[in-house]
Amino acid sequence: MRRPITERQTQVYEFIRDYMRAHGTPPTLREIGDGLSIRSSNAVFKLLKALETKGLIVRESGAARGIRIADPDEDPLAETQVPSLPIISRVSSDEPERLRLRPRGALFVDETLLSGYEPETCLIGKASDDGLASEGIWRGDFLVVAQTPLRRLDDGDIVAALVGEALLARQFMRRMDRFMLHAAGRSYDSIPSSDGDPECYVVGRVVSVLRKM
Amino acid sequence: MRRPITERQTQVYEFIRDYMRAHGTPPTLREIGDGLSIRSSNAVFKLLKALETKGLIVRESGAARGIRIADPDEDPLAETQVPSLPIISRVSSDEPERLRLRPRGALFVDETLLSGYEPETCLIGKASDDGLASEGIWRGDFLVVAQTPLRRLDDGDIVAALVGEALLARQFMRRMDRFMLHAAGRSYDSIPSSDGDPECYVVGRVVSVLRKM
DNA sequence: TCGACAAGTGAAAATGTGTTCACCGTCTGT
DNA sequence: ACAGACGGTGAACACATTTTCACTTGTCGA
Repeated sequence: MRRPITERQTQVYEFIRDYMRAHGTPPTLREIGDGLSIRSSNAVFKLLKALETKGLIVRESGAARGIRIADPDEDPLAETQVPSLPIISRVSSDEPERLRLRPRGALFVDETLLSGYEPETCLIGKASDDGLASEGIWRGDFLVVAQTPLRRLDDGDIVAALVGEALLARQFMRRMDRFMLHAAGRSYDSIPSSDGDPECYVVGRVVSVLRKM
Repeated sequence: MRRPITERQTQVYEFIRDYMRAHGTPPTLREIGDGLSIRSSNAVFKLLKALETKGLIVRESGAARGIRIADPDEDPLAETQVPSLPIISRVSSDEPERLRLRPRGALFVDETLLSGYEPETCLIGKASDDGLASEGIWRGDFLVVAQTPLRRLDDGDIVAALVGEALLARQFMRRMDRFMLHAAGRSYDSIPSSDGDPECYVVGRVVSVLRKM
């Protein structure tokens, strides 16, 4: 039913897309007019209305620079497809709820390295010791951790746990209604703990290890 | 000289960052006020001025929504070009020019992990053996390699080399006009070689290691 | 040839938004 | 006791921006 998009409308659409790419923010009507040699903001207004009717853009009525590109693939301002995981900063084991608060930074991590875990449930911490050095996890390595409730962990899983303010990679072992966190060498003691322990909070499974040489 | 950032200013800064992430566009002064329960746009104005003085944000004077986050790493609206590096497929050491041809796939790798090397010069290979297992590089690990000409390598550098059709991580050691590639354990022999050797092509420095658990 | 539509001009109206002014209260260090 | 930084209120102002109105031009198909 709807008429096809016109040449002029295409120009406006592409101008908006390019402007967003260049400036990181949508243009105003007048900026569009300047860019396309249109003196009247009304002409721009009508062109935008046409683009909106045809579903190419979305507008937030009244707001300054309230133009969005409808197609997420074309939108330069859309969130990148590569998940950005928060790097947790020093968090104490007795306040695990602060894990995602005030991250120290973030890393883009290819979805391949998440082994199917939802990016929203994953975060990154830096290993605080060499407890699993013989398993290839070194102090300072970035650990990509999929947050996992205790009951969903299996014996032998490599997990990351907050012990005090340290983040440790350990092997998880159930022991009645408690559990143990084993290190690999003899230099580190195994850590006995249980659910709710303020001294030890198991964040989840380690799904990947990233190391800068 | 400059005073440290205050708690309130931090709240404003984080509100702006989060707003940009959520809306894809910077907030107006009044939107910030609404979000932080500040009735007067002037209070917001002064907070922004403080943040600008302290270099945390940049403002385009007069423009609607003219707030930018100064640190590109924190700016949700910045062009987040996450480099996509090719994963090389089986390539023989006598045809190194085919390295970037027909990659087996690609991984998005955060620039942080490239340690300053240009993404264009980096590629990814899978380690074919455990020659540097005691150095924390395991068979099957993804090696992020910065292509480096032989003459720019230093003794002790961890490098990736094509030996036959295998990609090996080894320690580089110069030896007159030749060089040696050392493994770490006793299970693997050191590999003597020289420039132009069809049996052995040194791709470059290993700058990061990525491991799926 | 008429009507529907795209595109435009120019101006005016209505909001949105940044900026400034005067003034207040609470801290903190001197 | 006081100055200075910080955070705020409320109002006013100026300019930016969106929206509406009236009117024009050209194209195209019925």
